[in-house]
Amino acid sequence: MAEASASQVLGGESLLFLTDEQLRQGIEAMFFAYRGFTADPDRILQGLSYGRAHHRAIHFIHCAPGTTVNNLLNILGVTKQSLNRVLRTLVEDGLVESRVGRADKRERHLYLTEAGDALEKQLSDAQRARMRAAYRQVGPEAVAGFKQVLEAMMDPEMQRQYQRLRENRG
Amino acid sequence: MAEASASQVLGGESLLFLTDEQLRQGIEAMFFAYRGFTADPDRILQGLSYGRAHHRAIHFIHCAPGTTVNNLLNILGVTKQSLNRVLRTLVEDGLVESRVGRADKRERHLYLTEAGDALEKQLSDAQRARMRAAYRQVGPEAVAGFKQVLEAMMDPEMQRQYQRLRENRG
DNA sequence: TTGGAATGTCAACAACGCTGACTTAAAGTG
DNA sequence: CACTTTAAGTCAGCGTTGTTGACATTCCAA
Repeated sequence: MAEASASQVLGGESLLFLTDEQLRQGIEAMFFAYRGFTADPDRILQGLSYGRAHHRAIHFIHCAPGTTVNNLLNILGVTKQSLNRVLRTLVEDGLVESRVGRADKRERHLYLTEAGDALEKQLSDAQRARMRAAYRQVGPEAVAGFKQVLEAMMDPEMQRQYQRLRENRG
Repeated sequence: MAEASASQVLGGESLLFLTDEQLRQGIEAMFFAYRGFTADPDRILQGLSYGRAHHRAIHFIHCAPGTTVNNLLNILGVTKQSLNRVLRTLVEDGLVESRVGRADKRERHLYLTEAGDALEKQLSDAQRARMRAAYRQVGPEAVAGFKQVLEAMMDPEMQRQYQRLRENRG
């Protein structure tokens, strides 16, 4: 049914990019690119007994200092038990500080310590370096398209999270 | 040092897209988009006692029927022990057939059975549906940029794998 | 003030990466 | 033919990171 559903021309505008084969290429591109995307941080983390989950937690705590565990849960999309394990090791190792909420004592507000900030910088520098190289190679128009497609691929809820993070900065 | 390294203008061409903040946005977009990218297949696989590893194996066996274990290893970038665990269950469950090589009897050539093809179709239909929706929403120029950036983000070796897969088809 | 909702923690389990050591079979090479 | 290399598979064990279930604490509203 969908085998060649889009290799036709509609209103003079080519829809070749909607061919099943083209879609398959996009899928594989995502797979291989994501591997590259995580490769550099993974290299740094291996040996520190940390993994991607720690990286993600550190990243978003850095972006939103003082965020609560629950808030982080929504952003990361994992169970609180899973996140808690990661947070516990980060707190034990002195990379993250967890302060009891002032208004609501049930909440814990999360902050990076100096050491946490240093690791965050190391990780994001590596990841940004790859990103920057790719961006530079393809130019601004391609980057704009890249972001448009990624945003359109997100679940609506994640799209909201993403936009909220963007608004909370420049 | 890199804090605002690219917010300047170079030769009249804006490099705003290379700002650290812009790069950070791209990183988060990749994170959220990849979640969406895998969400639909994950939903289908959960309950089948299969996971993403099975999906990936099925995908690439479908794309290159008769591929050897070693070849698949290179594409997937995992250890043979890890892949073997997945392949064994797929063969046991009758989704994948493993035939001894005709020319080189050490090799095993992998094929999807009818049941395997059916699952592959179910999984890739779901994934392509999301991809198609995103593509349609943003248009061909954005899609072209999307692919350019993804390709530039890959490790050189993965880039070669990706291009080889593309050549082996239309 | 008491019961329910929200927040976070601990324990145990499953999926899926990894390493290391080993076997089997077949191919290639002196 | 003997020797080495290669492809594949297996077993044992471990680490990260997801899951669910049970539980403690705190807040709030009936």
